[in-house]
This record gives sequence, C-alpha cells and structure tokens, in this order.
Amino acid sequence: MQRAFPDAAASAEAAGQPLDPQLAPASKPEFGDFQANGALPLAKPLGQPPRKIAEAVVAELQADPSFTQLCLAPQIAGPGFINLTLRPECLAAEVQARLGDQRLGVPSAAEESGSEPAPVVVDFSSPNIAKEMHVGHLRSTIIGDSLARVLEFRGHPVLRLNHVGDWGTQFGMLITHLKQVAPEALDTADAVDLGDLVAFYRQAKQRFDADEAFQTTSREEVVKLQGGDPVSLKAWGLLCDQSRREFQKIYDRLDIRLSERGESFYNPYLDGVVKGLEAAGLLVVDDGARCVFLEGVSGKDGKPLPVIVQKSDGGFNYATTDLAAIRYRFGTEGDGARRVIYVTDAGQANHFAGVFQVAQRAGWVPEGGRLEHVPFGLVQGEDGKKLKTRAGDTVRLRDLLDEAVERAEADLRRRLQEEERTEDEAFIQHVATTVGLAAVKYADLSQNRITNYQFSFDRMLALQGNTAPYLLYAVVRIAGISRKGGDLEGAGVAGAAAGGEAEALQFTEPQEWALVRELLKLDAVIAEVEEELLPNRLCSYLFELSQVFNRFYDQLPVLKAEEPSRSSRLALCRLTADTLRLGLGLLGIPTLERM
RNA sequence: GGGGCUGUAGCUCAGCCGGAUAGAGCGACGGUUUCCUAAACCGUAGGUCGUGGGUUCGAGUCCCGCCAGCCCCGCCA
Repeated sequence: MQRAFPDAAASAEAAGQPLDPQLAPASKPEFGDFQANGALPLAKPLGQPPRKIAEAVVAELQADPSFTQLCLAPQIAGPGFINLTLRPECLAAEVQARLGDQRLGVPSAAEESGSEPAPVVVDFSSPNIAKEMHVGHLRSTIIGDSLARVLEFRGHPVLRLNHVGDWGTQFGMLITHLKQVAPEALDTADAVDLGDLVAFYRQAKQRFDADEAFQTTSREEVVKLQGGDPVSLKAWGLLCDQSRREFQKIYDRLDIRLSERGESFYNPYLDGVVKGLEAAGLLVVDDGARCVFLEGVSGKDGKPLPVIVQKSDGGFNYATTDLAAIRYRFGTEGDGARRVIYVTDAGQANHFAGVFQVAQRAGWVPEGGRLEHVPFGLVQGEDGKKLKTRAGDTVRLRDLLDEAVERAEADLRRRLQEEERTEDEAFIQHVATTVGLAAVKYADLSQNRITNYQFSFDRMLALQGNTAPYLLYAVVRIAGISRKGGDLEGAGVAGAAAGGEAEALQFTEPQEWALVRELLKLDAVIAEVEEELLPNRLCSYLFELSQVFNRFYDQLPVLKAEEPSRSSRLALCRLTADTLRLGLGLLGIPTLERM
C-alpha cells in the first residue's frame, strides 16, 4: 500500500493513523486463505473507486518476489477485497515442518519476545475452608486450570494460586460456634468430619444472622485470629488441614495442580496496605471505617462508593486482602509478576473493578503490568435457574463428578452390549472416568465464559455435536489406523530427515487440503486464547478440526491408498492426533486409544 | 435509584480490529455401511441478530435511548 500510494501513506502516517491493510483470515474458504480489506477505506480520501485501489496494491504485490513465493496471484473480489491464497507447496512444507516439531508450530513466549517472560499469576478455584467444594467452584477451577495450561505451554512461568477463604468473619463465626458446641474440634485433629463441619458452619451462619451478641463475639474472634492468638490459630490450623485434604481429592481427580496461598497468607501485609493508602493520600475515615472513595462509581445517594479497607472495629476485610495480594504479586520482593489473572464469577466484577482502581491509584501496578478479572456466568440447571439438587440444596462437586462418570459408564455398557463387544472391567472404568470427567470439563470450557452456563448431563455426554466424546472419538479413530498397520510415527518424518524430495508430502484431494489448512491454524488459536483468556476459542477450533478430520476419514481411504497418498495421509493423521492431544491437554482433558 | 452482564434459528450456543449471502450443534425431515470404530458422513427446512435512532463506503459487532432477564451496590467473600 505504501508503494502504491506513497503520498497517502505518508500523510496517514503523519496524522498518526498509518494505513492498515486489514489483513485477516478469509471469512470463507472460497475467498482463499487471507483477505485484505484495506483498499476500501482509501476510496474516499483518494477519490478513486476501491477496486482500482486494490488493483494498484495487487500490482505491487505481484512485483514482489517474497510475496509471489508465498502466494498465488491475488484475486480482487466484491467491492474491493483482496483475496490471498497460499501456494500449496508452502502449506505442505509447513505441515512437514510441524511433523518434526514437538510444539507443533506454536512458538514459546521467550522465542517470540527474545527475553525471559515474567511470571503470570492465575488465581482460581478458591474454595472456602470448612465448606465442601460445590458446583460454584466448578467453573473457576476448570477455566483457571485451562488458562494456566495454555500460558504454561506458551512458556510463561505460571503461579497457580489457590486463594482459599481461610480468614475473615466466616471463620470467627465457626470458631465461636464450635467453642460452644464442639470444642474438641478445635484442639483435636479429625474430631469431626468435614460433613459435620459443614453442618456446624451452617448453624453458625444462622446464629450470626439472627443473634447480635453472637455477631459481636464472632467479630472479636476474627480480630483475635488476625492478631495471632495461639488458641484461635491452633483451631484454625486444624480446620484448614481437614478441608485441604478434601479439596485435594477433587483436584487429584480432575488432575489440577494448585499452590495453596490463602487469604491468611497476606495477614502480615494488611497493615501495610492501610499505611500505604494513607501515604498515597487516598485514605478517608468515614463513619469509623477507613476507606478509599472510588472515582467514577457512585452509590444510591450519588456519592462516591467506598472500598473499605479497615472496619470500624479494627478488622480488615476482603478488599484489604485483595489489595495486599496485588501488591505482593506484582512486587519484586514478592512474586514479581507482570500479569495477574483472577478467575471468579461475574458477580464480583464490581468488587474487582474497585480494588483494581485503588491498586492503580496507589501505584501498586507496575508499568506494563496487567491486572485482569476473568469473569464467568452462573451454572444453571436445565430449567434456567441456579443449579440445585432435587431437595433444593447446593450440588456438591464430588456428586456432580460421580454422576457424570456413572452416566458415561452406563452409556458405554449399553453400547458394548449393542455392539456385542466385550471389554474388561479396568477398560470400562478407565473409559467411563475419562469420558465423564472430560465431558464435564469440555462442556464448561466450550461455552463463552461470560454468559451463564446451562448444565446438562445429556448434552455434555452426547456422542455427536460439540462435545468431549466427539473429539475423543476422532483421536480413537486415528489410533485405530495406527493399530491396523499405519506407521504414524514414521509418517512424513523420514522424507524430511533424509531431505529427500522423493518422499515430500503430496496432497491432491480437497479433503486433504481442508485438513492441512485447519491443522495450520493451531498457533494463531493458542495466541488468541493467551491474549483473550477465552478457552472456548480453543474448543471451537478442536471441534472444527475434528469435523474436518472426520470428513477426510469418511471420504478418503488412508491405509488402502496408493503411495504417495498413503504416506501423506498418514502424516495428516499423525499431525491431527498430535494437535487434538495437545489441544485437549491444554483443556485439561486426557485422550484415549480406544473407547 | 446507580452500576455490570446478557438478549442471535424451536432448544443450547459461536460469531475474532466493523467487512462479502449471519454460522454450528441438538431437535425435525430425507439419504449413505462388501472398506481404517456408522460414537461417523452427506443433504433439506428453519433468522426482523430484543427494539428505536445515530456514526460510515459497510453494523450482529461501535455510540445514544428504550424494553426484558440475571447479578452487584459501606463495614460478608
């Protein structure tokens, strides 16, 4: 564009809005691989028809050998779109390169930037001590884990932090209540089990809401705990240990790695937060509470809304902890992170917006530091209301996972019977567990996280459509080719290693090319997820890849094809399997050889 | 009252920096199996993108108003 219209380019540059070729992936296959829409906005300033502008740009492209090496002759279409199609031999060469690449063409962050990437904090899951994990923790846990996996794969040092609720008023309630009704739970390990603890917690909460004296005692208990009282601390430690073991069972089951760093960790830094805000001139005492008034956010009466960092009774609350955490995570004496990501429900958006603003104004976010709330919607039942058990209780996460696996197992057994297959018990358990858990994870991840999510066992376990079983089946099909004598490992590699032209990949059918083009999108998709933090983009990609593969598999023979098609198709099978395994792995989903 | 999110096919949802005739899955209807797992594939029908304005070469996408649903709103997290 610069060569075709030097004057326009120069003046656009001077105006601070350099010409944009608007190069994007083609919106439809018949438009080629990429489209450049940049000619259209030039029509007005240049006073020429857009197609004529496009022609001039195309002429420059055609005169450039580095372009013609890569692309076929550009086509001008519609009002002035420039459609670009990559040379088939370039696509084949790229497939060849990825066959020999562990990372399947996805660059690492260090490679790209040329420097060591700074740590990224992903704060997710975050259940509360003395409560069981329930359906409310599902999305944070699954989405957070997947984002962490993507960032790790890209080579960022990731801190997966479990910001467990192990501090605060709720704790004061529980300890106060236990002191009165079950003191043994406070000084003897495992005196009561977690189920009882949950019941005690519920009672404590009821008393807290109803009884003012209890409320006061509870608040005092929190202050004691936060002040380091040894009796309170011991009780607290026991409760935490007990909950921690229960959480770990769920994490093991879902293959989720997390470092626990609860709210209590930041206790020593809370005072510093208040002092720091005071030093920054942001602190205001209002009604006995120390707060920072927000800019641009006003409440009922039109007055600015406060973020309270120290209550009138001297206790700190969650905003203080969150601020301390931000400070610690970005701080060079702390985690030294450059990006801090919070995966919590959308209901906390206001809270985080407020806390982030205060952190910014206090100067605790370094230059170039990113502080991001990754919100997600509610889990709803098929009736569109918040998911509950038939009895109206919150759904426990372990029950939900159990049911998914049970349903997967029943499904598998029915199919084995129908197909008159026999498999041993270990196989059945392994497949049912993998499919059941994969279905739960994939259903959650495949939806844009912002919207509420309608939970349905039937839909997530369906064997067709955008579901985990459908994707897993594509991998199984490829594994089947391998079992029946297809040498996937050797496919396409030998030719590259020997540097021999004779064994170069050769594709002739449209189904092959469609698969090639789909396979080569992986790096762009990963980059997008890393930036936008939307795992559903990866899911859509893997689903489309599976569809394109199934079409290929259905319509073209692999093992019975003549050479050189046979090896070339085997190479595509191998790269497809590797891509699906990698992609599903980034979603936290393991694959199967048979199902 | 203020703020946030959402509203796209019968249902569940995609839709990337504003780009060509708005996509998928399910469900419905019709078809495909001497062949690597048919858990698949091919086809048909189905849309006022909540609504009214605006911005522009071009709007599901950006801006403003309105309607509906959900969520949040000072000492819980």
